[in-house]
Parts: sequence; C-alpha cells; structure tokens
Amino acid sequence: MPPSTTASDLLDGERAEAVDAIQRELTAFARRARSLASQIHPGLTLVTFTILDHLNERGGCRGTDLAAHFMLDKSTVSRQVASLEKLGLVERTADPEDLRGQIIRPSTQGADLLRQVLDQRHRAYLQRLRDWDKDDLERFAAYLARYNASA
Amino acid sequence: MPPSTTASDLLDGERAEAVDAIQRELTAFARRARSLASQIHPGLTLVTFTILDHLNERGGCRGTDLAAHFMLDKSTVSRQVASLEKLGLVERTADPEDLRGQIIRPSTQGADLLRQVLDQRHRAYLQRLRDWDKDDLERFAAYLARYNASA
DNA sequence: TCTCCTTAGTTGTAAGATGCAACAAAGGAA
DNA sequence: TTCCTTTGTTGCATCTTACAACTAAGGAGA
Repeated sequence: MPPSTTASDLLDGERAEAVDAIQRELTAFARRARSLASQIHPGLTLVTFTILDHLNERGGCRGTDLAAHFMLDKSTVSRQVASLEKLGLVERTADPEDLRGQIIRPSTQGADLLRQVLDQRHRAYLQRLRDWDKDDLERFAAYLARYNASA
Repeated sequence: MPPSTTASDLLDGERAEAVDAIQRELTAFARRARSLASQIHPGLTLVTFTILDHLNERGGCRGTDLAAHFMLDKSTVSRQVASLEKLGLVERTADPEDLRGQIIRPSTQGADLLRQVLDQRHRAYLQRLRDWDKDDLERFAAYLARYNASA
C-alpha cells in the first residue's frame, strides 16, 4: 500500500521530532506570553491595552470596529472604552459622517503610556536577543514569518 | 564618545530590523494563540484544559500543587477541579500519605478527551509545516529553543 | 498527651469581564 | 412618512477570580 505522501513525510523520524520540538517550543512561548499578559501596566488590563494599541495603529476607529476586530460584544467594548475614557487614555468625538458613531482615539496621555509600554517591550526583546548575530536574527525572523503565513 | 556595546549592536540597521520583525511575528503568534484558546473543545475552557493537561503530564497531583504551578488561588483551583469532576474528566482520591490532601487525576474519559485534543493540535502542526523540509524544521526548532531559553 | 501552629481544601462574598436582551438615537430606503 | 438597519448604552445573568473565614488533618514541643 503506497503512502499518499512522500516517504520522507511519514518515515523520517528526525522530521517528526523537529515538528514536535517546534510545537513544544511555541506552546511554551504562548504559555509564557499568557502568564505575562496580566502584568502589562498598572491600570491596564490585557483587553484595554490591546484596544489602546489597536486604536493607535488604526489612528482611531469606532466601537463597532473594535467589537468586530476582537470578536467581543459591543456592550463589552462600550464598557471597556468607557473605562479607558475614565482613565483619560482615550477621547471620543462624534463621527462627522455618521452621527450615530463615535471616533475613539488615544489621548495624548494614552499615546504616551502606550509608547512607554511598547518601548519597554522592545527593550526586552533587544536584551533577550543581544547575543544573536545578524544572520541568525534574520533567519529566525524569516522562519517565524513563514510559519505565521501558514497559520 | 565610544559606545558601550559593539558598533554592530547599535548601528546595524539590518540587525535592528530583524529584531523588530521577530518581535512583530511573535506578537502576532501570541495574539492568534490567545484568540484560538477559547475554542479548545466544547465544555473545556482554557483553564480547565490546561489543568487537565498538567494533571496528565504529572500523572496526578494535589490542588495545592496546581495552584502553585498556575499561580491561582486555591479557591479558584478548588472550583475548577470541582467543575472538571462534575464533567467526569477527573477523579479524586485521598492522599494515603496525608489525609488532608487529595490526589487529582484525569479519569479515563478525561484522558481520552485530552488525547483527542492533543492529537488534533498535533495534526494541525503537521499540516501547517507539511511543506517545510527537514533542515528548515530543525533550524527553526533550534532557534525557538534558543529564544525560549533566553526568556 | 495536650497545645499551638501550619497546611489542604471548601465555601461565602465581592469585584470584574462578558454576552444577551431591551432600549434610544440616527441613517437609509421605499 | 414609515419601516428597517446600524450604533451605542444599560439592565441583567453568568463565569472567573481573589480574599477571608472556616474545617480537618499533620506536626512540633512542653
């Protein structure tokens, strides 16, 4: 009975072992990222930080857009945005093109805080990767990009 | 003013670009993993699945051990384990060496369910990586292991 | 042995996140 | 104008979690 894939796919133990190792390492990474997610910044939860980051990247958007992007109920977004507004981290302005909606943007303070958190995170990456030489960094980045593209 | 690190650390734009790319791709991976975490299995949340997996790997342990490992309050663990028990996925037996404690283990049904979920996840990895050749898989695994070791 | 402290686990209570349903306000089409 | 859709808020219920108080059991020392 001929295999439906090449012999090297099914029979190469080293290949299967490498896939296992990748799965194991990515699982460990995801687990660590999850456990660190709660310590982003005092006053910011994972959700509010992620919303603030998305608002910053998009240059402001409406609550409905946030709900769609994060697959959250609009009521949840409404309350989280209200919380961010209460903290002075976002500002709302009526959408001039549709008075039902509101454009939500990071405030100056919110943008500053976000920049601070992102800088801190970036410095952590630079620190972790400080011993890697350029070629390894580029190859690792290329592998990650290839992996993400297939997922 | 001489730099405190080598010139290639600070001045190599390609190197900085590669670190940025790694950070970007790992962030994207963590975000996707987080959003997929809620759809593990009907009836299993991320927390209960993770507990079941840990019980399986450890071959059973006490609630206090779970609380310490996941940095959760013992009351939270108590309720989650009660929930798993109600679903018939774990069993509790008194610890013969310390009658205060209980050894929690996956039930036959719990072990089957866990195996099913892990198999499904493993097949997904095999599928995603089916076009990679052996050398790339091994190098990627090595890079991930090196990265995780430094984090 | 008795007393006191520690440890394992459960339960009461409160806070926060979330989804669904109901609602108001505004847009848009017939 | 009338009816349906879209955007957002609020009431309500549920789930997760932490803290505190409690029970039961182990262990050390007088």
